[in-house]
Amino acid sequence: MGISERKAREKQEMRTRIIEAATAMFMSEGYEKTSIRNIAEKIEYSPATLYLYYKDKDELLYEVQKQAFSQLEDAFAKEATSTDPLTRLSQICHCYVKFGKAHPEMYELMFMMRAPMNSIKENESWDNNTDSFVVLHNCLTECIEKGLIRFDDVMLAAFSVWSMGHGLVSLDVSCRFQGMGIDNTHVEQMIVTAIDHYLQLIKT
Amino acid sequence: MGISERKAREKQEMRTRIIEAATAMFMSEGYEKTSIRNIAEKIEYSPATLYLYYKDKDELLYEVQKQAFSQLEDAFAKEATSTDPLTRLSQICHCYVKFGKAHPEMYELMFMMRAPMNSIKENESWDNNTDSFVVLHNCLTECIEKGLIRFDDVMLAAFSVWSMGHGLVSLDVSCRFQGMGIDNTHVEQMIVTAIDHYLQLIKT
DNA sequence: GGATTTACTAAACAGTGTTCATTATATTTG
DNA sequence: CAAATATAATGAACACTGTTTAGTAAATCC
Repeated sequence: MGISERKAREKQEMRTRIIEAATAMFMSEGYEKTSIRNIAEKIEYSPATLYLYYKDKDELLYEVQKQAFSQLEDAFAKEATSTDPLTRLSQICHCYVKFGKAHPEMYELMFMMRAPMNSIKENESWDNNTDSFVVLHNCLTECIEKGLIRFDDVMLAAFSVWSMGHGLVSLDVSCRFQGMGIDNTHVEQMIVTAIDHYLQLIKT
Repeated sequence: MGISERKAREKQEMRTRIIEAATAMFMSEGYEKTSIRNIAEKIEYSPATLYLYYKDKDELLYEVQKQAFSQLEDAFAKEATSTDPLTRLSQICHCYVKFGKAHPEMYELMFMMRAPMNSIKENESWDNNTDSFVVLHNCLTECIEKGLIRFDDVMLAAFSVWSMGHGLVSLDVSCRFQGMGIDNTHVEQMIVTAIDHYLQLIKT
């Protein structure tokens, strides 16, 4: 029965068409300007149609978030390639910062906003971030195995490194470094310096 | 002319009545449920009246944020009292984490949400956080002067410590630690452990 | 070809932030 | 004190928002 397969394919095409439009609007116009009606208008469908493919806006945001994480993974795969775990750790961190700087709206959706997390069903856990977290986790496992960093527990190390990176990026994204006595154009450099300093600190 | 003074006082009373209602609703009902209409209803005034005292919602949020920072300062003043700068640094960090855990909605408004930052006028900078940041800055200045931590630059140290603390708290507030392979009830303990571990790392 | 399932949408609902003409109150002036 | 004026507050509207539902058009099945 090829007809039901085509239907399923068309349904999937519609789903990707929606999230691609949503993602594009998110990155160009920003979160504020992105409403269900705007997305519907962009793909030339009625707003009500979107609800045949996603149960509410949170679920849609969740799917956009998923795609954003897939982009972060790609960035890791491209830029964090060193076989030396310490070098790779540095690559991961700088890649993470670069990603946040390049796509602040996406970063907000991935790590800061509460909205997309609402669509997580009961007894189900958030797994959009797992793959990219595994990249960090594996790297730190290797670092610890070889005794390169001052951590015993891999999980503690992963959470610490991630928190430091996220803290720097998110405070920048939410403009909380402004008016803190540092020149605004030098913030980016300061973030890189802070990351490098931290990586020096955790070295054995 | 006592009559204009009374007018000014009444105006100020109304302003504080508004932000107190807003703050209370923020902490009890959460951000989602807090609208201009809800706040107006709470203080038994018309929604339009709020606009005679605050030009828009962002400005109102900004004022609520200011009060939240004043509460954080109070917490610092009460809990970070040690004369030993390293001990005081630890007190500051743990106090910060405790504050975020106790008032996640407020934390979101203070450090994560973009909204209140929109009301900052051009050529004016954000100063709601300066006082509490100074507490950290002063502490770290003393630490560096006495050669207690592995930092040369006070600003770099302040941004690093703040970012680590904020990273841990904000990832928790935005539920990003969920589904990361750690028991949800142990997240709080993990955060404390990560802070303590970091403080050990930066010690000379 | 007629019945039925599927895909889509127009219209409405309840809510939001915000503005403005109008009303009620308080103050100042003649 | 009464009239004129300045101040304070609001009702109603505007342009949005996410979401639901009844109804329509098209594709599929028998």
